Amino acid sequence: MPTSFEDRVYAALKKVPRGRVTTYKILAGQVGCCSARAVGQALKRNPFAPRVPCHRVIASDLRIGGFGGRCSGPQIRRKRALLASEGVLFSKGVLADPARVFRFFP
DNA sequence: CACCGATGTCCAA
DNA sequence: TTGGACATCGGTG
Repeated sequence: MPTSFEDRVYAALKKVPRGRVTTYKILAGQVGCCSARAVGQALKRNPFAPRVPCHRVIASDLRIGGFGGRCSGPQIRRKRALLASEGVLFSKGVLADPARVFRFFP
């Protein structure tokens, strides 16, 4: 069962519209903490997967980051495909269009 | 370019 | 209650 921290992470993640992506740092700031690592753990646990679009979360460097518990592998390929299906294209593991990053504070 | 510490949370013993 | 782990970030050499 999700903790209050995870609940905030998922709530903020659900606010991300389709076709947009967010970063661990931004998500962490939304949930009220400065540790992106904590968010990563919450997403890894992701009890609501795939109901929660955890694939819309990337690293602050606009890199795909990790997925499925690793930085590369079949899961990462799936992540990139899902994002591409939503209009978010990646190039060499880096977000091709940084403008696709959704910020909670416009 | 590469390495290390910092940061917040979760899990297991 | 204590220690280790994590899908990271940022600064420094």
